[in-house]
Amino acid sequence: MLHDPAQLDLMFQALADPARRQMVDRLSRGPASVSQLAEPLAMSLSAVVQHLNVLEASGLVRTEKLGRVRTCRIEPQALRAAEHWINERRLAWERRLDLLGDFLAETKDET
Amino acid sequence: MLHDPAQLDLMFQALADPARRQMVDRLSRGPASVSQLAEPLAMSLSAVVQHLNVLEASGLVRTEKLGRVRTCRIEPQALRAAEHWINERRLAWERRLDLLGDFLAETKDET
DNA sequence: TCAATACTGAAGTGATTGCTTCACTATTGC
DNA sequence: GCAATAGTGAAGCAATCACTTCAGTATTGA
Repeated sequence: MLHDPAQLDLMFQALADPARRQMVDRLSRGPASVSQLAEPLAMSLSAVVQHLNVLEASGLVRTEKLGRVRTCRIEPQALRAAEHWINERRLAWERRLDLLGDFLAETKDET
Repeated sequence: MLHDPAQLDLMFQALADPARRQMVDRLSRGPASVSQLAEPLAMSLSAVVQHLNVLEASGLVRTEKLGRVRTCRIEPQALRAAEHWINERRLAWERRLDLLGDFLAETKDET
């Protein structure tokens, strides 16, 4: 479920917007209500709610409504999935470079 | 330079598209020409070149033209920067949870 | 009970994206 | 030299995006 390519798509798309990354950044320091999330952003509350819905659909953020206040928090598992995708590709490349290095060193020895 | 928020923006935006992620995935297994990159993708060569330009502008991919062939390769440093941004936020959240856990454990002892 | 608070939802708008096609240039193998 | 190869660039187009405003609904504190 976490490595579902469609979910990964939603996550990277969610992270692509600077306002949404700022919201994730804020939430990494602790839960927040929609208004608290909106406070540092120069846009309407409606716009913030729309961003929040994108984040929630991506799985990066979970929200819970108590009374009239919606409290938002980060879902670290989802962050980990995005992190993992990048990490795998970077490691694949670096392993390739290491193997190539070894190969070049060996063939150098043989000449 | 690598933690320049504008560059980070370009990187996450570049990773938001599935075709571009597929290209990064292909390049993680080794360098490729534009045509090789295009081969598994169901779109025109022109479209692939446009995606490639986005990837290059973001710093995730570096290209080099020799004769009529443009060879593309991954820039692991840029991947690391995106990875790092996510990792920092996730760790901040997890540290917070740990501290909260400690606090709750302590106050429980005191009652 | 009534006003303030905290959102929610729909409609509209202008900008950006992800393609397409077509015409073009530069390089290379024969 | 000339055809095939490899890529480039511009124009156009439909869909999606990131907002806006405005009108609405619960919830809550005094």
